[in-house]
Amino acid sequence: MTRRRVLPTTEELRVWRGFIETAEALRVELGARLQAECGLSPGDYAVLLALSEAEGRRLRSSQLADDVGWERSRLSHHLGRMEKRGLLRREECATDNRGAEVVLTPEGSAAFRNATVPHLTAVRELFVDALTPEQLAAAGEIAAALRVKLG
Amino acid sequence: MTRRRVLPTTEELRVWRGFIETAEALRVELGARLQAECGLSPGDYAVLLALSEAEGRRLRSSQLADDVGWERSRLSHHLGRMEKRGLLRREECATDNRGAEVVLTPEGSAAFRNATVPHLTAVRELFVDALTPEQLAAAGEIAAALRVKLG
DNA sequence: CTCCTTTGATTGACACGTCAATCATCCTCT
DNA sequence: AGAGGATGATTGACGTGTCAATCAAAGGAG
Repeated sequence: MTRRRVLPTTEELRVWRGFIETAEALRVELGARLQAECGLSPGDYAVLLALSEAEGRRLRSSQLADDVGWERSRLSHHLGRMEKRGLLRREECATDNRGAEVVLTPEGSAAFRNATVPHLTAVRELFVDALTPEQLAAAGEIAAALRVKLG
Repeated sequence: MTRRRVLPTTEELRVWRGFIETAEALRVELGARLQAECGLSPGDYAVLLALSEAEGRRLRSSQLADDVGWERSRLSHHLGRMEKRGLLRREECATDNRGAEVVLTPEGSAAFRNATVPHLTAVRELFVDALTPEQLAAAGEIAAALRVKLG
Protein backbone atom coordinates (compact mmCIF):
# COMPACT_ATOMS: atom_id res chain seq x y z
CA MET A 1 0.00 0.00 0.00
CA THR A 2 1.49 3.28 -1.13
CA ARG A 3 1.08 6.51 0.77
CA ARG A 4 0.07 9.52 -1.31
CA ARG A 5 3.20 11.51 -2.08
CA VAL A 6 3.27 14.79 -0.20
CA LEU A 7 6.76 16.13 -0.65
CA PRO A 8 8.23 17.31 -3.96
CA THR A 9 10.87 15.18 -5.67
CA THR A 10 14.39 16.48 -6.03
CA GLU A 11 13.72 17.34 -9.65
CA GLU A 12 10.51 19.18 -8.81
CA LEU A 13 12.35 21.13 -6.15
CA ARG A 14 15.04 22.00 -8.67
CA VAL A 15 12.42 23.43 -11.02
CA TRP A 16 10.77 25.27 -8.17
CA ARG A 17 13.99 26.89 -7.05
CA GLY A 18 14.93 27.80 -10.60
CA PHE A 19 11.55 29.34 -11.22
CA ILE A 20 11.24 31.40 -8.08
CA GLU A 21 14.84 32.54 -8.04
CA THR A 22 14.76 33.57 -11.68
CA ALA A 23 11.57 35.55 -11.21
CA GLU A 24 13.16 37.23 -8.23
CA ALA A 25 16.37 37.98 -10.13
CA LEU A 26 14.31 39.48 -12.94
CA ARG A 27 12.45 41.73 -10.54
CA VAL A 28 15.69 42.83 -8.94
CA GLU A 29 17.41 43.53 -12.26
CA LEU A 30 14.50 45.59 -13.55
CA GLY A 31 14.44 47.52 -10.30
CA ALA A 32 18.17 48.14 -10.40
CA ARG A 33 18.02 49.51 -13.95
CA LEU A 34 15.11 51.76 -13.08
CA GLN A 35 17.04 53.08 -10.12
CA ALA A 36 20.28 53.54 -12.02
CA GLU A 37 18.78 55.15 -15.12
CA CYS A 38 15.93 57.12 -13.63
CA GLY A 39 16.52 57.38 -9.89
CA LEU A 40 13.21 55.69 -9.15
CA SER A 41 12.43 52.60 -7.10
CA PRO A 42 9.81 50.14 -8.37
CA GLY A 43 7.48 51.50 -5.72
CA ASP A 44 8.01 55.04 -6.95
CA TYR A 45 7.24 53.88 -10.47
CA ALA A 46 4.00 52.21 -9.44
CA VAL A 47 2.80 55.30 -7.61
CA LEU A 48 3.79 57.66 -10.43
CA LEU A 49 2.10 55.41 -12.99
CA ALA A 50 -1.18 55.42 -11.08
CA LEU A 51 -1.07 59.17 -10.57
CA SER A 52 -0.13 59.85 -14.19
CA GLU A 53 -3.18 57.98 -15.39
CA ALA A 54 -5.53 59.72 -12.96
CA GLU A 55 -7.84 62.64 -13.67
CA GLY A 56 -5.88 65.82 -13.05
CA ARG A 57 -2.88 63.78 -11.95
CA ARG A 58 -4.39 63.55 -8.49
CA LEU A 59 -6.03 60.82 -6.42
CA ARG A 60 -7.48 60.23 -3.01
CA SER A 61 -5.02 58.34 -0.87
CA SER A 62 -7.20 55.28 -0.52
CA GLN A 63 -7.95 55.17 -4.25
CA LEU A 64 -4.24 55.29 -4.92
CA ALA A 65 -3.69 52.46 -2.45
CA ASP A 66 -6.28 50.40 -4.32
CA ASP A 67 -4.75 51.19 -7.69
CA VAL A 68 -1.28 50.07 -6.76
CA GLY A 69 -2.54 47.25 -4.53
CA TRP A 70 -0.87 48.37 -1.32
CA GLU A 71 -1.97 48.68 2.28
CA ARG A 72 -2.76 52.18 3.42
CA SER A 73 0.08 52.20 5.85
CA ARG A 74 2.65 51.21 3.28
CA LEU A 75 1.40 53.90 0.95
CA SER A 76 1.51 56.49 3.67
CA HIS A 77 5.13 55.74 4.47
CA HIS A 78 6.06 55.73 0.80
CA LEU A 79 4.24 58.97 0.04
CA GLY A 80 6.12 60.60 2.89
CA ARG A 81 9.42 59.67 1.27
CA MET A 82 8.29 60.73 -2.20
CA GLU A 83 6.93 64.01 -0.92
CA LYS A 84 10.28 64.78 0.69
CA ARG A 85 11.88 64.32 -2.73
CA GLY A 86 9.40 66.67 -4.38
CA LEU A 87 7.74 64.06 -6.61
CA LEU A 88 4.28 64.77 -5.23
CA ARG A 89 2.31 66.85 -2.75
CA ARG A 90 -0.41 65.96 -0.28
CA GLU A 91 -3.40 68.27 -0.10
CA GLU A 92 -6.49 68.31 2.04
CA CYS A 93 -9.58 66.91 0.45
CA ALA A 94 -12.41 69.39 -0.10
CA THR A 95 -15.25 66.90 0.25
CA ASP A 96 -13.98 64.89 3.22
CA ASN A 97 -11.93 66.50 5.93
CA ARG A 98 -10.42 63.17 6.91
CA GLY A 99 -9.19 62.53 3.43
CA ALA A 100 -6.00 63.48 1.68
CA GLU A 101 -5.44 64.01 -2.00
CA VAL A 102 -2.15 63.14 -3.58
CA VAL A 103 -1.06 65.41 -6.41
CA LEU A 104 1.72 64.82 -8.89
CA THR A 105 4.19 67.69 -9.08
CA PRO A 106 5.76 68.70 -12.40
CA GLU A 107 8.97 67.06 -11.18
CA GLY A 108 7.13 63.83 -10.48
CA SER A 109 5.46 63.97 -13.83
CA ALA A 110 8.77 64.52 -15.60
CA ALA A 111 10.46 61.74 -13.65
CA PHE A 112 7.78 59.31 -14.74
CA ARG A 113 7.93 60.45 -18.35
CA ASN A 114 11.68 59.87 -18.37
CA ALA A 115 11.30 56.45 -16.81
CA THR A 116 8.63 54.81 -18.87
CA VAL A 117 10.48 54.11 -22.12
CA PRO A 118 13.65 52.76 -20.49
CA HIS A 119 11.55 50.62 -18.18
CA LEU A 120 9.38 49.13 -20.89
CA THR A 121 12.42 48.60 -23.08
CA ALA A 122 14.03 46.63 -20.28
CA VAL A 123 10.90 44.51 -19.90
CA ARG A 124 11.04 43.71 -23.57
CA GLU A 125 14.73 42.93 -23.52
CA LEU A 126 14.82 40.82 -20.36
CA PHE A 127 11.48 39.07 -20.60
CA VAL A 128 9.67 39.24 -23.93
CA ASP A 129 12.72 38.90 -26.16
CA ALA A 130 14.24 36.22 -23.95
CA LEU A 131 11.37 33.84 -24.69
CA THR A 132 10.03 32.22 -27.83
CA PRO A 133 6.40 33.08 -28.66
CA GLU A 134 5.43 29.61 -27.41
CA GLN A 135 7.28 30.15 -24.16
CA LEU A 136 5.67 33.54 -23.72
CA ALA A 137 2.25 32.00 -24.14
CA ALA A 138 3.16 29.19 -21.77
CA ALA A 139 4.32 31.72 -19.20
CA GLY A 140 0.91 33.33 -19.28
CA GLU A 141 -0.81 29.99 -18.81
CA ILE A 142 1.49 28.96 -16.00
CA ALA A 143 0.85 32.20 -14.17
CA ALA A 144 -2.88 31.74 -14.60
CA ALA A 145 -2.71 28.17 -13.30
CA LEU A 146 -0.72 29.23 -10.26
CA ARG A 147 -3.08 32.07 -9.48
CA VAL A 148 -5.94 29.60 -9.14
CA LYS A 149 -4.33 28.15 -6.00
CA LEU A 150 -3.56 31.57 -4.60
CA GLY A 151 -7.18 32.54 -4.13
CA MET B 1 9.78 51.68 -43.63
CA THR B 2 9.12 50.13 -40.24
CA ARG B 3 11.12 50.95 -37.17
CA ARG B 4 12.24 47.98 -35.07
CA ARG B 5 9.74 47.52 -32.26
CA VAL B 6 11.28 48.39 -28.91
CA LEU B 7 8.35 48.54 -26.52
CA PRO B 8 6.21 45.55 -25.52
CA THR B 9 2.68 45.29 -26.87
CA THR B 10 -0.26 45.55 -24.51
CA GLU B 11 -0.65 41.79 -24.57
CA GLU B 12 3.02 41.20 -23.86
CA LEU B 13 2.82 43.60 -20.95
CA ARG B 14 -0.23 41.76 -19.64
CA VAL B 15 1.71 38.49 -19.66
CA TRP B 16 4.67 40.17 -18.02
CA ARG B 17 2.61 41.62 -15.22
CA GLY B 18 0.79 38.35 -14.66
CA PHE B 19 4.04 36.45 -14.55
CA ILE B 20 5.96 38.68 -12.21
CA GLU B 21 3.04 39.38 -9.90
CA THR B 22 2.13 35.72 -9.63
CA ALA B 23 5.69 34.72 -8.81
CA GLU B 24 5.77 37.43 -6.19
CA ALA B 25 2.44 36.35 -4.72
CA LEU B 26 3.70 32.78 -4.55
CA ARG B 27 6.81 33.86 -2.70
CA VAL B 28 4.77 35.92 -0.29
CA GLU B 29 2.26 33.14 0.37
CA LEU B 30 4.98 30.57 1.04
CA GLY B 31 6.68 33.01 3.36
CA ALA B 32 3.48 33.79 5.21
CA ARG B 33 2.74 30.11 5.80
CA LEU B 34 6.26 29.49 7.02
CA GLN B 35 5.92 32.38 9.41
CA ALA B 36 2.48 31.39 10.64
CA GLU B 37 3.16 27.68 11.06
CA CYS B 38 6.78 27.72 12.16
CA GLY B 39 7.64 31.25 13.25
CA LEU B 40 10.40 31.48 10.66
CA SER B 41 11.00 34.01 7.90
CA PRO B 42 12.23 32.83 4.50
CA GLY B 43 15.61 34.24 5.42
CA ASP B 44 15.66 32.26 8.65
CA TYR B 45 14.80 29.14 6.69
CA ALA B 46 17.61 29.65 4.19
CA VAL B 47 20.16 30.14 6.96
CA LEU B 48 18.93 27.17 8.98
CA LEU B 49 18.94 24.98 5.88
CA ALA B 50 22.54 25.80 5.08
CA LEU B 51 23.64 25.27 8.67
CA SER B 52 21.70 22.03 8.98
CA GLU B 53 23.51 20.58 6.01
CA ALA B 54 26.92 21.66 7.23
CA GLU B 55 29.54 19.54 9.00
CA GLY B 56 28.84 19.77 12.71
CA ARG B 57 25.99 22.20 12.05
CA ARG B 58 28.52 25.03 11.92
CA LEU B 59 29.97 27.23 9.18
CA ARG B 60 32.31 30.12 8.73
CA SER B 61 30.35 33.31 8.22
CA SER B 62 31.60 33.87 4.70
CA GLN B 63 30.94 30.27 3.69
CA LEU B 64 27.40 30.66 4.97
CA ALA B 65 27.03 33.88 2.98
CA ASP B 66 28.12 32.01 -0.15
CA ASP B 67 25.77 29.11 0.53
CA VAL B 68 22.68 31.26 0.86
CA GLY B 69 23.86 33.73 -1.77
CA TRP B 70 23.78 36.83 0.38
CA GLU B 71 26.11 39.74 0.90
CA ARG B 72 28.17 39.59 4.06
CA SER B 73 26.51 42.63 5.48
CA ARG B 74 23.03 41.27 5.00
CA LEU B 75 24.04 38.02 6.64
CA SER B 76 25.62 39.82 9.54
CA HIS B 77 22.44 41.77 10.27
CA HIS B 78 20.32 38.67 9.95
CA LEU B 79 22.57 36.56 12.17
CA GLY B 80 22.34 39.23 14.83
CA ARG B 81 18.56 38.92 14.86
CA MET B 82 18.63 35.12 14.81
CA GLU B 83 21.18 35.01 17.60
CA LYS B 84 18.95 37.21 19.75
CA ARG B 85 16.20 34.64 19.28
CA GLY B 86 18.48 31.79 20.29
CA LEU B 87 18.47 29.99 16.93
CA LEU B 88 22.25 30.10 16.61
CA ARG B 89 25.45 31.27 18.27
CA ARG B 90 28.52 33.03 16.93
CA GLU B 91 31.89 31.72 18.08
CA GLU B 92 35.43 32.82 17.41
CA CYS B 93 37.25 30.87 14.78
CA ALA B 94 40.26 28.87 15.98
CA THR B 95 42.22 29.05 12.74
CA ASP B 96 41.61 32.69 11.82
CA ASN B 97 41.21 35.32 14.48
CA ARG B 98 39.27 37.59 12.15
CA GLY B 99 36.77 34.91 11.38
CA ALA B 100 33.53 33.95 13.05
CA GLU B 101 31.88 30.58 13.12
CA VAL B 102 28.13 30.28 13.18
CA VAL B 103 26.78 27.34 15.16
CA LEU B 104 23.25 25.99 15.13
CA THR B 105 21.75 25.71 18.62
CA PRO B 106 19.44 22.81 19.52
CA GLU B 107 16.55 25.29 19.34
CA GLY B 108 17.59 26.32 15.84
CA SER B 109 17.95 22.73 14.81
CA ALA B 110 14.51 21.87 16.14
CA ALA B 111 12.91 24.91 14.51
CA PHE B 112 14.28 23.84 11.14
CA ARG B 113 13.19 20.23 11.60
CA ASN B 114 9.68 21.41 12.37
CA ALA B 115 9.64 23.70 9.37
CA THR B 116 10.87 21.51 6.58
CA VAL B 117 7.89 19.23 6.00
CA PRO B 118 5.25 21.98 6.14
CA HIS B 119 7.36 24.11 3.84
CA LEU B 120 7.97 21.44 1.23
CA THR B 121 4.34 20.40 1.41
CA ALA B 122 3.34 23.96 0.65
CA VAL B 123 5.70 24.06 -2.33
CA ARG B 124 4.06 20.92 -3.67
CA GLU B 125 0.57 22.19 -3.09
CA LEU B 126 1.02 25.71 -4.46
CA PHE B 127 3.47 25.06 -7.27
CA VAL B 128 3.97 21.46 -8.32
CA ASP B 129 0.38 20.34 -7.98
CA ALA B 130 -0.95 23.53 -9.53
CA LEU B 131 0.73 22.73 -12.85
CA THR B 132 0.41 19.92 -15.36
CA PRO B 133 3.61 17.94 -15.97
CA GLU B 134 3.99 19.78 -19.27
CA GLN B 135 3.60 23.13 -17.57
CA LEU B 136 6.11 22.16 -14.94
CA ALA B 137 8.63 21.27 -17.61
CA ALA B 138 7.86 24.48 -19.47
CA ALA B 139 8.40 26.46 -16.27
CA GLY B 140 11.87 25.00 -16.00
CA GLU B 141 12.68 25.89 -19.59
CA ILE B 142 11.31 29.40 -19.24
CA ALA B 143 13.39 30.01 -16.16
CA ALA B 144 16.47 28.72 -17.96
CA ALA B 145 15.80 30.96 -20.96
CA LEU B 146 15.34 34.01 -18.76
CA ARG B 147 18.51 33.30 -16.82
CA VAL B 148 20.52 33.53 -20.03
CA LYS B 149 19.77 37.26 -20.25
CA LEU B 150 20.48 37.82 -16.59
CA GLY B 151 24.17 36.99 -16.86
C1' DC C 1 60.79 42.59 10.36
C1' DT C 2 57.87 46.47 8.49
C1' DC C 3 54.79 48.32 5.29
C1' DC C 4 50.79 47.76 2.72
C1' DT C 5 47.18 45.53 0.60
C1' DT C 6 43.66 42.07 1.05
C1' DT C 7 40.30 39.70 3.57
C1' DG C 8 36.56 38.58 7.23
C1' DA C 9 33.21 40.60 9.49
C1' DT C 10 30.59 44.30 11.74
C1' DT C 11 28.38 48.76 11.96
C1' DG C 12 25.49 52.85 10.86
C1' DA C 13 22.47 55.20 7.92
C1' DC C 14 18.78 54.86 5.35
C1' DA C 15 14.91 52.73 2.11
C1' DC C 16 11.27 49.63 2.37
C1' DG C 17 7.41 46.52 4.43
C1' DT C 18 4.08 44.84 8.05
C1' DC C 19 1.39 45.14 12.07
C1' DA C 20 -0.97 47.28 15.72
C1' DA C 21 -2.28 51.55 17.74
C1' DT C 22 -3.99 56.08 17.25
C1' DC C 23 -6.88 59.92 15.90
C1' DA C 24 -10.11 62.75 13.72
C1' DT C 25 -14.00 62.87 10.95
C1' DC C 26 -18.09 60.91 9.13
C1' DC C 27 -22.40 58.54 9.44
C1' DT C 28 -26.22 56.11 11.37
C1' DC C 29 -29.51 55.18 14.74
C1' DT C 30 -32.52 56.53 18.28
C1' DA D 1 -28.91 66.43 18.89
C1' DG D 2 -25.78 62.96 20.78
C1' DA D 3 -23.67 58.38 21.41
C1' DG D 4 -21.08 55.11 19.12
C1' DG D 5 -19.33 52.52 15.46
C1' DA D 6 -17.16 52.81 10.69
C1' DT D 7 -13.81 55.01 7.77
C1' DG D 8 -9.47 57.69 6.02
C1' DA D 9 -5.12 58.31 7.09
C1' DT D 10 -0.92 58.63 9.92
C1' DT D 11 2.42 56.97 13.26
C1' DG D 12 5.76 54.03 15.84
C1' DA D 13 8.08 49.82 16.48
C1' DC D 14 10.44 46.56 14.41
C1' DG D 15 12.16 43.14 10.72
C1' DT D 16 14.46 43.28 6.41
C1' DG D 17 17.77 44.90 2.57
C1' DT D 18 21.59 47.88 0.46
C1' DC D 19 25.54 50.69 0.49
C1' DA D 20 29.55 52.79 2.25
C1' DA D 21 32.64 53.10 6.08
C1' DT D 22 35.21 50.90 9.52
C1' DC D 23 38.43 47.78 11.80
C1' DA D 24 41.33 44.08 13.06
C1' DA D 25 43.92 40.26 11.58
C1' DA D 26 46.38 37.94 7.77
C1' DG D 27 49.74 37.72 4.19
C1' DG D 28 52.94 39.15 0.68
C1' DA D 29 56.88 42.31 -1.00
C1' DG D 30 60.84 44.81 0.10
